Amino acid sequence: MLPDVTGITKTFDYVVPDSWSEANRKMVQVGSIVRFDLGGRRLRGWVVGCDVEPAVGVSLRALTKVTGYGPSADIVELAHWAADRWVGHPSRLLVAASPLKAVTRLSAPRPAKPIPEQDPFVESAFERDRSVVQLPPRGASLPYALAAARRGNALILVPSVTRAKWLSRNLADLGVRVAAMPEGWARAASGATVVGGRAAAWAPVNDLAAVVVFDEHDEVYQDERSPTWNARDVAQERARRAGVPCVVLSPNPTLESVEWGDLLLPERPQERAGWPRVEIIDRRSDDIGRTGLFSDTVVRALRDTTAEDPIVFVLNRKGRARLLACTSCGELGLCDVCSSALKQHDEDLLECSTCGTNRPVVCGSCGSSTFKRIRMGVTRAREELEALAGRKVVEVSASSTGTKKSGGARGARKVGAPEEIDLASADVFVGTEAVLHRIKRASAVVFLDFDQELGGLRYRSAEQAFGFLVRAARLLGPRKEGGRLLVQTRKPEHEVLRAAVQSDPSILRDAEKQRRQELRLPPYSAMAAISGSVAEEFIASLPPTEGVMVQGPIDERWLVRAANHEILGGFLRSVDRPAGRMRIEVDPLRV
DNA sequence: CGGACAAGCTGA
DNA sequence: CAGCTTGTCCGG
Repeated sequence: MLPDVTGITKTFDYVVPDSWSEANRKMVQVGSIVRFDLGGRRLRGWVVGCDVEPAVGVSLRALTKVTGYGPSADIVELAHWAADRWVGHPSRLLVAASPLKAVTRLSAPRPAKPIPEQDPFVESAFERDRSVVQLPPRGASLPYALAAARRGNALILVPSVTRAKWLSRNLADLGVRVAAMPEGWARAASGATVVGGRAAAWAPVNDLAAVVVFDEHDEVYQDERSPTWNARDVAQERARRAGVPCVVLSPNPTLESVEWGDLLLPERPQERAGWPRVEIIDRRSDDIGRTGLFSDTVVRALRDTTAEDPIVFVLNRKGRARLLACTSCGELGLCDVCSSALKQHDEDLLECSTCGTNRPVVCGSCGSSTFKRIRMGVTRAREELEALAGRKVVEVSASSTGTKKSGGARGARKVGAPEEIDLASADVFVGTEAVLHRIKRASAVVFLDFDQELGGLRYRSAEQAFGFLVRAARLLGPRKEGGRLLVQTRKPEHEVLRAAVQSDPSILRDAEKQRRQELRLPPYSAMAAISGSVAEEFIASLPPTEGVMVQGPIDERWLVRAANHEILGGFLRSVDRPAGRMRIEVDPLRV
């Protein structure tokens, strides 16, 4: 028995009472969910072994109840693999693999209806073990789902609930027996093609025939809680163990996946057609003091009201972020290293709040030494846009339109997709990137200050910045729909922007690959971030090991780097965790 | 995790 | 030395 209690990592032996009915006795198998008394408490847990030789000198107690079916033995094994891979405890993973409500009966599998063969390019992805398909932003996903389901019961992962619903409905309409996770656990266990989000990577699938992961680059596939497992990686391992093809798709395949499988590229004209037109507005020569955030091109786009769909403005600064501007020439006080806003630290020093770089109070453009404070965040941008456009402009934030309150009961997490905004409420919207998640269609998307994205210090910022462009491209649709993606920047030659302009993610990937290899960053190494009150003690207790590097603390976090995950995991498990709070984040997203 | 129990500290 | 806090161990 493995108890479903954080903090108990041991397994315990119990006997199945003779008094139980034959049916209940049979339900006790590896993965089943049972109840039992341990240390004065009645707990829930999973069977992780049957007919085991009990440890000597202990008197066995009996199980109190069998709750129902749980993950199959191979999923229990997979959970142990993942617990190892992400240096955590298997119980969190078994929770993800278990049904929401007790399942005590499984119906017999039904014969599947035949599904027609798909396009040869699509089918070719399933004819190899590991495929990575680079698909344009609005590339058709249904053919891939059908090609998978054609082979039998497939496991299909999507990043959002909305897409899961859409896909389940479409597959069901075409005669595929579908189980939507998490509610469809029992249906999945009795045989169906499974569609779901992150947790569906653990869904029961009878006779798994193929695995598909849509938008494999999406960070929602990684659990924020420890262990920080990634559904794409779990799905890939699951397919490998089952010996079935695994196809992952993305407009911007990660280097992790490219190193894992065979990259299949669409024909260039087809890929180009799938992207909207991307226009770069080079702001290096603009008179920022006069025009502020809005170049002439952007103002013209704003005043062009012929389009049916709204214009969306993206600015990655909340509220009224403070900026410094030169009093004589208007040049903004931006960090030379990361382009973040500088703050006036004291009489004669400008300091970057993001990366800590500082420089004297001298304008980089005209040499003046006086700066004024200007405020330009989403709130101010909205006011200015309204004045420029002469019509209503709506500010959109991550969780509200300004009318609804966010938050809720005890530390509520963000669950599922944020609400969609009613497009009829205005035809100009402005917000942080969250706006891209909440608006379905647009005639133009304008990134007011893309250097904010490009300048990030995280090793994945380039990939994330490109991700925002992909998301914008999805609101706009393919080239023939005429949508415009406008990007204001002072780094027009950056490979993220070159890749977008040419509709060719390979440009970014090649640059990124070289950089990551040179700097030994993932996927060419493995990393973990350790934090929490006993992290220091834990780090101190780890023996110096060849090929493992410990850096920190940086913001009370230590970074552990190793050549690969085996070495990293072995190192982090080489000593016991001290009692107390500590978080081990393998594959940290923010470094 | 949560209960049991032991060791350590305090005040009368 | 009762009464309380703090720490460590263990559960089948």
